[in-house]
Amino acid sequence: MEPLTIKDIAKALNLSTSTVSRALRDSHEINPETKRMVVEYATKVNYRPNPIAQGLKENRSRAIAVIVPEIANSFFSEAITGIEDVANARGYDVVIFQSHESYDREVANVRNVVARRVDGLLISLSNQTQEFSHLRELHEKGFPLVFFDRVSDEIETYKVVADNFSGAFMATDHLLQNGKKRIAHITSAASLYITKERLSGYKAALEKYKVPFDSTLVHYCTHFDFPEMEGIIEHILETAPMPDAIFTASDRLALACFEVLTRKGIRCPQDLALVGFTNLKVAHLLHPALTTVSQPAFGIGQTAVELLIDLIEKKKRPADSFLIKLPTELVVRASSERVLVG
Amino acid sequence: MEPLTIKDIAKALNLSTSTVSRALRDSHEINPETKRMVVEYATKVNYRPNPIAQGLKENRSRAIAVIVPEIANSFFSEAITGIEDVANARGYDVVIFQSHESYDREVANVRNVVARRVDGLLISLSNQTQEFSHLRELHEKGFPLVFFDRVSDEIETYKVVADNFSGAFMATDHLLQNGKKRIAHITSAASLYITKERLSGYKAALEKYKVPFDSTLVHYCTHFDFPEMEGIIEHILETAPMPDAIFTASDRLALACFEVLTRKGIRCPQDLALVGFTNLKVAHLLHPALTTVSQPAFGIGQTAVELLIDLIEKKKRPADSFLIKLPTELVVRASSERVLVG
DNA sequence: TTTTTCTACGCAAACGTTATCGGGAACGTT
DNA sequence: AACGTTCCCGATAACGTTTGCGTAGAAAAA
Repeated sequence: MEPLTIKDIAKALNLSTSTVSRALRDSHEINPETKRMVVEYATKVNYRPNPIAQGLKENRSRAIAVIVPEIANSFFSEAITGIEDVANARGYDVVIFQSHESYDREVANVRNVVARRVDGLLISLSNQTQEFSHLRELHEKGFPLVFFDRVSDEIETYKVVADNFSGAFMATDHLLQNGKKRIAHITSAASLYITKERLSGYKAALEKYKVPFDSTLVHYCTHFDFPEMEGIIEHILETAPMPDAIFTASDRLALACFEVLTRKGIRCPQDLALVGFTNLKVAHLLHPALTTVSQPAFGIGQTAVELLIDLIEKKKRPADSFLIKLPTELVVRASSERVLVG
Repeated sequence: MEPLTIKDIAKALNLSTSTVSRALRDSHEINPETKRMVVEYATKVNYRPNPIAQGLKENRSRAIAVIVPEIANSFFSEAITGIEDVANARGYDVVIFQSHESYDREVANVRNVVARRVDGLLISLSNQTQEFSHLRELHEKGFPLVFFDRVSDEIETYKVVADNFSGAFMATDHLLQNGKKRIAHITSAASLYITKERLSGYKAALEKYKVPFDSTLVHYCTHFDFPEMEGIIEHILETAPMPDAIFTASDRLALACFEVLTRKGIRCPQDLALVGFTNLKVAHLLHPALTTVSQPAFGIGQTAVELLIDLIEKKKRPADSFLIKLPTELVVRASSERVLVG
C-alpha cells in the first residue's frame, strides 16, 4: 500500500489533478458540488498531501530547527517541550540538534540546518561561542532566527530570556538579608548575555546593602565538570576572609558545588550557603534542598517559537523591542536558610 | 542570495544538469577532468544539494522520527542523545515527538509521522498504551519500526531494552541480602513488557531466598504523580506486617516515594529501604543517595537507531532474535544501606 | 442574433534532483 | 570499408504538488 497521491484521486473521480488540488485547498473557482465530492473521497481514503512535494513547490519544509547545548539539561528539555507544543499546533515539525557546548559542533549544526532547508532556527548558544559570524551570515540573508536563554547581543533579532537581572538580584538580596557578608558568584562563560545580566543583578544587590564588589569573588566556568569546579571551590576556600555564601548562575553549577562540598566535608548551609539558578525539577529533593531562582523554561520555549513562526510567516509584530523578558521567581529552600547557632 | 542549484552550476560551466549531477555523484561515465572542474566549482560556491528535491525524487526524507513519553525524563533525553549521535553520523535528521504518556497523543503522533514521510520510527510506548493497531498497521506495510525501552511483545520487530530481569533481580537480591523480609514493588503499567520483566526478576530473587510472593505488595502506577503515589504509600504503610523495603521500577517513582515519605516523616533507609531503577544523573545527590539499577540509556538509543537505519537501508542483519538486551548494573548507595541499630 | 462576462475545469509548466535513453565522436576489430 | 565498442555527455521524463493560462459552455448583456 503505497501512499496515494492527488493523481490517484483525480483518476478515481475522473478529474484533473489541478481540480483536485484546488478543491482540497478550497478554491473559489471550483463547483461546491465537486469540492464536496473530492473532499469526501479524500477523507475516505485518508489522503495526506506529501509534505516533501509541497516543500519543493513552496520552497519550504514546514520544519524548524532547535539548537541547544544539551537536551539532557532539564531546562532545555522543558523549553523544547514548550517549543514542540506550539510548533506542532501551528503545523511545524521540530528538528533538534545539540552543540554539546562546543563551538565547532554549533557551527556544524548551523551548516546542517541551512543545508536541510528548515524554515527557521531557534538557538541557545553554546558556552564556548564567542564569535557569531555563522549566525550573522544567516540573519543577514533574512533567514528567520530567534535566540532564547543563551542569547547574543551582537545580532539584531528576537531574543527570549528569563529576567536574569531581577532573578540574580533576588537571590543575592536574599543571602544578604540572611546576614551573609561575602558572597562568591560562580557563573558561566563571560561572553554570554545571561552571564552579564546575572552579574549585574548580583552587583546591584550588593550595592543596595553597601557591600563593595570584589571581582576576585567571581569565577567563570566553561566546562561545568567536576575538576573545574573543584579548582574553583578550593580557590574560594583559600581566599581570606572566606566567603559565607555562593550564588551560582545555574543549578548545574550548584550540583557540582554540592558534590565538591560534600567530598570536602563542608556543611551547607552552616559553613557555606548556596543559591542556584533555574529550579531543576529535582532541586527540592537534594540535600539540602536547593534554594534557587525559577525560570519559566516552558514559557520561554513557547514565546520564542511563536516569534519565530511569526517571522517565518511574515506576520507583523510590534517591533518595539527585540528583547523579551519573562519573570523569574525566588524559591527559598534549606540550602540558604539561616542556621541557629548553639 | 537564494541557495544555488545544480542548474546554476551547469549554466556557469556550460554543461547540462545531468552532467553536473553525475559529476557530483562521482559517476564513472564522466570525464575525470570534467568531474574535477565541477567538484571544484561546487565547493567554491558552497553548493549543497536540496534534500527536499532529493527526497521527492528518491521517495524518502533522510529523517527518522522518535516518539517518547517525555523528553524531560533524563533517561529519554540521554537515549535521544545516543540516537542523534548515530543518526547524524549516518546522514539522518531526528524529529522528536512526545506522547506525554497519553495514548491519544501517541496515535496522533504516529499519524503525523507517516504524513511527514519520515523514513523510519523509533518508539518508546506511552504508559497508557494497551492497544497497538496504530503501530501494527505501519509494521505490516513494511514501514521501518524499532522499539526501545517501553516495547511491545505484540509486534515482531527489533526491540532494544535494558536487561530488566537481571536488574530487578539484582535489586531485590540486594535488599534480601541486607536482611529485608517484606519488599513492596511499585511499578509502571502492567501492560508494558518492561513491567513484566522487572516483576519476573523481583519474583525470581524472592524465590532464591524462599520468600513467598505476595501479590498485594505489587502496585501499578499509571500517572506517576503525587496523589497517586500518596495513595499507594498509605496503602503500603497500612498492610500488616508492614514492608521494610520498596523496590520501584523507575527512579521517577522513587522520587515520588521520597517526597511522600519525607512528608510523612518516615525515615529512609531506617524505616523503609528504597531501591530505584534507571540511575538518573541526580540519583547520587538525593537525600539519602538513591540505590538504583543503572540502565545504559545512551547505548540503548545508539543500538536502536543503528538497527532502524539498517532496516531502512535494507542491510542484512542476523535475524536470530528481535530482542536486544543491554546489561544493567546495581549501584548501591545510602537509601538501601544496612543501618546499625543501637 | 451577436457579443461579452462568468463559471468551472483541464493543460502544462515549474520547484531541484536523478535516472533512462540515446547519440556523437573516437577507437579498435573484421 | 563497414561494423561494434567505449567514452562522454545532453535531452527528457519523472517524483507530487501548485498555479498561470487557456477555454468550453452557459448565462447575461448588447
